[in-house]
Amino acid sequence: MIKELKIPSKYFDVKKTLECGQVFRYKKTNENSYVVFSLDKKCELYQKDGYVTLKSEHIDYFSNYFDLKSDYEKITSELKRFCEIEEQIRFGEGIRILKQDFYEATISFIISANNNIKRIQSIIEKLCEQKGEKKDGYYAFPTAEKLQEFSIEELKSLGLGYRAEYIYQSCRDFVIVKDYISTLPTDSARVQLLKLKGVGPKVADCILLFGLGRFDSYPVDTWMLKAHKSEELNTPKKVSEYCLNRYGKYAGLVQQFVFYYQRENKLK
DNA sequence: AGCCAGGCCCATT
DNA sequence: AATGGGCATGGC
Repeated sequence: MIKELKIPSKYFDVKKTLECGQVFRYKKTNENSYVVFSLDKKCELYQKDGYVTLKSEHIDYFSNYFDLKSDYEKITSELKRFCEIEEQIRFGEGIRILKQDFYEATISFIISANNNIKRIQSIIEKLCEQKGEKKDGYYAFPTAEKLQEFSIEELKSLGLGYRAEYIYQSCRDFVIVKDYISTLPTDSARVQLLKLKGVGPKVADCILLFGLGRFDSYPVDTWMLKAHKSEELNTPKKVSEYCLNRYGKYAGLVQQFVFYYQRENKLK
């Protein structure tokens, strides 16, 4: 049964939330409409006149996915004291950090490394079409078991390039450590994620933030480095550590505001 | 056409 | 711990 939820859009801007680079499985169906897929589930979103309508057969799942219980008005107001990111916060207001599936996020962000968003989306779509369960009008994300059926050559033929071997290995290793990692504090979880092939510092931070909801992580890619770069902050590691310390428990959200502002305005 | 993309692996120091 | 070369593919 399809259920419906109506949410004020001031702190849930659908376009920003989906197009800010944190998620790859969505489609724009109309000017104000999107479809979002997560694992084997889907939902529809429609934003108009100050409200978002969320429709799905799995309304509880997507209510959690969009983190609707978190108070972004309160969080945003607390962040206002950092005046150096005032512009970024205003520009990105309405972005929510998605609570994506841990496994799907891990695979997706391994694919994302040194890649562009269009290609990332198309590769993930091919994975779904070839090994995902057929649903009504779409394909599910392949289960870990199904993903393991791909040979390295088959993965390469999807356009994965040198990442094919990372996916091949990590979709095997991940299932073993998944439950263990998810219970660990962020720092320890990060150490474990870094052991996976194709997972470096930046990808690990994306997995922690978008796949485990850990706001105490601060992914730094080429855009983020440009945004923060200075005499002292001249490496991703230094930027990340500085911002984690400064923005504390909401660092991950700050990171998304900064990233969105930087990329949307193409600030080189 | 050539640079770049939500970087990582691996050897070397 | 830190640095640097090499790297598949395709979007723009």
